[in-house]
Order: sequence, then C-alpha cells, then structure tokens
Amino acid sequence: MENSLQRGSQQPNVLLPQLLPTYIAPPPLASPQLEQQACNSAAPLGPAAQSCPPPEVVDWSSLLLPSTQGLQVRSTLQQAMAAGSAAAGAGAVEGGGAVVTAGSNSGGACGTGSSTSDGGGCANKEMKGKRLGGGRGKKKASRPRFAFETRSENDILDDGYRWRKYGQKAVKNSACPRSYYRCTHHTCNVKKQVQRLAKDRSIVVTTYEGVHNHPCEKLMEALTPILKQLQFLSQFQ
DNA sequence: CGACTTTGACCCGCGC
DNA sequence: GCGCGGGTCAAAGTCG
Repeated sequence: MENSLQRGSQQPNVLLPQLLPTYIAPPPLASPQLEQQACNSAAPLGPAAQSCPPPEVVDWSSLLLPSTQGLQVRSTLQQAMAAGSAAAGAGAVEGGGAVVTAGSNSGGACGTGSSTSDGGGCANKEMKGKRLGGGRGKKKASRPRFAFETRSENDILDDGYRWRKYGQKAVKNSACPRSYYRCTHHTCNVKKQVQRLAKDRSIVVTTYEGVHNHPCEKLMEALTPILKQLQFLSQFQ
C-alpha cells in the first residue's frame, strides 16, 4: 500500500476553488440524463458517448491564481454550472498543465471489474455471510449530481472539504479505476467519484452527488481574515 | 489510537 | 430469468 501520500488529509496542499458543488447548488438534473452524462464523461468510449456533450474541462491551476483572473474563471464555471450542466456543452474552461502537487491517489491495480480472484486482500471470506443484511447496493438516487473534467495531475481536487475514500473499482471500457469518496462530515452525505479519462489520463473526471449541508471549513478559514480586513478598511470610508 | 486507504465480496438495477 | 457491471460495505492494514 502506498497510502503514504495523503494520509490524514486527502486533499493536496493546494486549496482549490471553493466553487465546487458546495453552496452553489448544483442544478438538479434529470437523474437518468445526468447519470448518463456522468457515465459518459467517465467512460466516454461507448457509442452512447457521442450523444453526450463533453463536460467542462477546468484547469484548476488557473483557478488558483490569486488575481482576478482566477475569479473570472470561477464565475465562468459557476455560470456554466448554474446554466444547468445537463444542457452541458457549456463553455469549456481549459488551460495548461496543472501545478497541483501532492501525489496522486496511487490507485493502480485493484481488484478489478468483477472482482478478480487474487487471493490477497480480505482474509476472512466469512464476512460474506455477515453482509446479508446490508441492503444497499446501487440505488439510483435522484440526488443532484453533476460531472466535470479537470486537467490535473492530481486525482483528488482540494475543494475544501474532507473526503474519505470508500471504494475503488475498475470500470468497463476504461483502463483507469474509478474511486469513490464520501464527505467525512457526519451529517453530510455528499459523495464523489473520481476517474481519469482513459484516452487522456491528464484529465480527471469528477462526479459530485449531493450538496454539502455544512460550511466548508477551509473556505471559512481562508475568508475570515479577508473579511476582517474588509471590515477594518470599511471603517475609513 | 484514531483517521484513512486498500480491496475482495456483496447487493441490486438493468439489459438481453 | 440470468448475467453483467456499477456502487457499497467492511475487515485489514497503514500512518501520523
């Protein structure tokens, strides 16, 4: 295991734009469509992929710029998102390479697809029996969900929230495994899927599902001093 | 010791 | 009805 990468804080040390799914309520898409979009963007190989417009490609590194440029991009993306990503096709924000550091999520080969018989891993297969009561599996939740692409060397975008990985799976027609993350906040049930494009591994497809019901700690941290400064300065006007 | 990742197995929806 | 594939669970392992 090489989870020596981002232990404790899956986030890279770079604070990505907080625009993400958070309080910009993502447009509730018709779930089937959305799912398909997310699907297609994640594994655009199938024939159906053609019918689905490509999601936005965002260069996070540009968003990190302290200048207004970053803000511009943000607003652009926000608009795109607000415009209803289902309609997609929205303007693609694209840029050069990413500056983001911190190791990628390794991932790599895992029990692929329909569970390879590896022999390693789970020692006690008895736990199979235990699991019977867990009626979860795939539930087509009609929660707000949207996907977008980012160009980054990082699999995990630091959107200011903390995520816990709860699964990884190889996806059909894609050489890259898909990782599943869940917001670590107790009351928050937001999930996200992360997968690299098979044809262009520099692009990460992130699919968010749900809306955070709690403030973004990092955002608040970052904004607090600024707000204080603004308050202070406003006294002299 | 707690938080997190890894990873095989399980569950279930959907297409055929 | 069956099989496939995606999504989730949870034990085990790792790390700070």
